[in-house]
Amino acid sequence: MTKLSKAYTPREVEGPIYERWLAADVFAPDGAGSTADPDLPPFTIIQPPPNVTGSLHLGHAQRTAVEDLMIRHARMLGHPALFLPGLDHASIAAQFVLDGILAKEGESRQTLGRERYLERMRAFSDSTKPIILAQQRRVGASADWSRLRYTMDDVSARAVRAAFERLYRDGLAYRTEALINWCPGCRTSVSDLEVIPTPETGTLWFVRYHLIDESRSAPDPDATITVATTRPETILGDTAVAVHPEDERYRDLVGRRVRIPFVDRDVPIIADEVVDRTFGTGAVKITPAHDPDDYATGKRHGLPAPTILADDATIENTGTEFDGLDRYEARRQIVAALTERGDLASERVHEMIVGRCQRSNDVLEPRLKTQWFIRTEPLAAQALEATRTGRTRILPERFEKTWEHWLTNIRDWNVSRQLWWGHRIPAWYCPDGHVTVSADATGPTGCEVCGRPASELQQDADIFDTWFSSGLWPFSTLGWPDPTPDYQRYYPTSVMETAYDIIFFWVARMMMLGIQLTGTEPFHTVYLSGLIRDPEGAKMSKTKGNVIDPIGVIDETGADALRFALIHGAAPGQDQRFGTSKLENARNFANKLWNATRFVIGARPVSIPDGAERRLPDARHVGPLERWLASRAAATVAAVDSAMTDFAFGEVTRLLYDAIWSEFCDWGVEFAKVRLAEEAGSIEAREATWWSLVAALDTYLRLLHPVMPFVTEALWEALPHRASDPDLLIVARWPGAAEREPAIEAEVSAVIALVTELRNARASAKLAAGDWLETRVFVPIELGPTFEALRPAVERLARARPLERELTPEALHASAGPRDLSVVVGGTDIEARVRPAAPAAEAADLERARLERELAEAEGWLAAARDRLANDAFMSKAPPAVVEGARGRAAELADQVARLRDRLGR
RNA sequence: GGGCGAUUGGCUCAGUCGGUUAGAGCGCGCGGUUCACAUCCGCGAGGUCACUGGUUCGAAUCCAGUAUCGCCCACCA
Repeated sequence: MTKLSKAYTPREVEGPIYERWLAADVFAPDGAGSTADPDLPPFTIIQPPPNVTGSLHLGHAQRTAVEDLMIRHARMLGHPALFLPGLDHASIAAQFVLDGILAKEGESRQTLGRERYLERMRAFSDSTKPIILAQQRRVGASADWSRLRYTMDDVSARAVRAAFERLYRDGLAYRTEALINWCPGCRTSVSDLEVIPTPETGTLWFVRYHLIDESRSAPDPDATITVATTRPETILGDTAVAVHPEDERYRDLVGRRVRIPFVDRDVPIIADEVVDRTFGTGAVKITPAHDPDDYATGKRHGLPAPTILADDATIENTGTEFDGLDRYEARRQIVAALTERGDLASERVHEMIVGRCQRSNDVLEPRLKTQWFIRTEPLAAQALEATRTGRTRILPERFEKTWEHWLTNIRDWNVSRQLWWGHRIPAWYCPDGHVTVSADATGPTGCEVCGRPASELQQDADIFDTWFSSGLWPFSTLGWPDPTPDYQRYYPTSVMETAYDIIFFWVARMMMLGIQLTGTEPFHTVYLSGLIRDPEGAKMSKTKGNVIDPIGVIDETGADALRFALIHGAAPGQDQRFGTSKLENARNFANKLWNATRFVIGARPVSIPDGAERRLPDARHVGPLERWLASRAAATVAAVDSAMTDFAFGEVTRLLYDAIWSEFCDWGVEFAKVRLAEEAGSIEAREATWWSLVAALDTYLRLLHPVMPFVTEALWEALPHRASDPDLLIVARWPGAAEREPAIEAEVSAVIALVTELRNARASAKLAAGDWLETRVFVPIELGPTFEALRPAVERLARARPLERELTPEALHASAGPRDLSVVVGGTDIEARVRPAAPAAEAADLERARLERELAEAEGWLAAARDRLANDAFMSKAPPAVVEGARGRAAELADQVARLRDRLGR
């Protein structure tokens, strides 16, 4: 037993405790300090790796708290619990951040070149990694740091190469030219998921294209067809004009040709079903290289697809004066030029949706590129099967619909990125264009098609989408593709906890790749967290300036309070507003727990030596209070177990908050104070009371440990332990189920209600707080022993002394004076008399008014209860238990009404 | 255009396999310096559970529709 400081100061508590956990080596399931039962199945959580470039925000803190909660719970249950931490290199996000830093120094990706840029990135990420890891420790993550992984480490690199090679061999990775989303700012392609559809007000321009007079092979100055476009610059890439096959207006024009302005290209008018006759003029220009619809149309009609936009979104390859201009400048000039020519028929404001880059917010351009794709359909089918059969469960369940929809309509995944920071695609091309994919770290020995030596092969310059390596995370971290001991023991993992906003980016890809590559679902349960929002409900973001730094919060109120607050409001898939009041409440709770424990420790009877081994309360000396404490603790264990099973972590905190504060502290400790007083009872009885408090507190500390690990560890250390207990709570055992005593719980509840009613009466009668009441009470015989045992506590808590007991209700009534206060409790009948010195008359009037209100209320309920019992339909159709309950309720109300009437002299 | 979620006292949220009188924290009012805690203790006020209709003996809870707010998905120039 150690001494606790008077004031609760989380800062002084938390740091040293984390160090002790580390020193004791308790985080690793196979660590020196582990108490795991090797025969139990392992419980594994692979942490969603935070990006190296960002610092921890509240969302991370919440997720870490939830993951750590599950891990600590599993660990206390004796499972070998692996919480594997990691970091993500975050390819595009990291480059975006670094590019910003470089820009301030007047440098850029281009000026540095690939090698120096990557060096710079490594140095940068090396500087941020320790910060992020330290932040996680501050939150209290009991992660196995010896197994720390990084999506850019060698283990991950190996898995990436192996995964890609297998997918390639299985025909699930292929290289092709296709229309992709190009970000001119990031200078790379991005996947469909990274396109943010953004509503914008633009312009719809109507442009006249001149029909070709085939007799002269020249455009007809008077015969035109008008097309509508929002991107006039793409005119330079047009290779057709399309109309609907059944559009009467244009029927005669199909098959004729028009001249594309500026490039002076003569292109056909084609008929195609994609055209919406009602939009614009019903005629649409076709730019196959820069629009998805047009690309498909071009394919169907065998149209050429000239690319007219360079990587930086300037115009190129058109042979016009616009080459070299930025896309928007070109647009402006083209509109001007068309106006000048008289070919701009009209223009109008147009509401539209443009795709912007998730990272840079640039407007994306569809472009043709040769890229690697993952064939997703077969993979998605397997992922769907896993959730449909329940082998993997998604929480909350409603996300399964979203999941179904997305995976059913999935398109192939473009994994090539024209970036530098990431895993280079392990594909080599020989001068003849043959492709060789190799998982070998040193590359292939030669072209696998024609045998040319490695020296003549050129590796693909692109890297993988960062989510490709993330998609391998649950098994790459464990050593896959090798059958390592960790992989064999801890895979598949137990729970994947992450925020719902990356269900497609990440969860779906882990499922698809995991099942394909390892033959099994990578996790049994997907727990989707909600987002943390600011007090107004807005998403936290740096630009809005409403971001809360979790470390600042921890400095201020402690990691325990932060964790409690975050978990308290956590329901799967449900966003949570977060402000200071929740935090303060959590901090107050920690403080309450601290002080309650201090009280218990300080209340140790002198007959028990300091440092005594923990004993069970002596059964011969336990009374109702002691049995109540044990029973309520048992009830809480059961309720918490049930909530844990349901992943209802917010419910766990609510249960413990109520049990500890509203029951244990408010009543248990208060009753115990009296029982522990020197003058009350025997030494043995006092000891039994104290050991009961210790036992209940011990249970609560264990139950609360996964939520508030630091303070519970510190407090638990200060309590007496059993010889079989380990030194640290983190590796102590979760409380087992214990027997409850419903009768005792009910009896003590009645006594508690009695105290409450007495306080009630004195408050509404405006008695001075310090005044003692002379009180008489009738207590039913069966409640007698419990009442007698707690009588001194009742006297103290209600300031009612002497508290005299009458043997019958009649005697009680007979002894009451006309101006006495009266209290009516469910199963007891109590009267109280104010000491003569108090302003009895006024108090009695106030009290009488209170009783009148109470009577009116009770009569109302009674009438309702009787109506129900008089209802034949209810009596015949409601289940017997409900009818029985209603009967009991009515009887109780009738009794209460009778007693109230009696007291009011009616 | 499709899908999903939210709507409960001033604020933030619990609570739904339908079942006694819908709970908590914050805030608010009144009262408290008894040796765990003023980061506290006691007492209290405050809710037609968004609206309409339905199912049922019984609806915050189930069904249908409406409204407001929010999110996700979606190739229309």
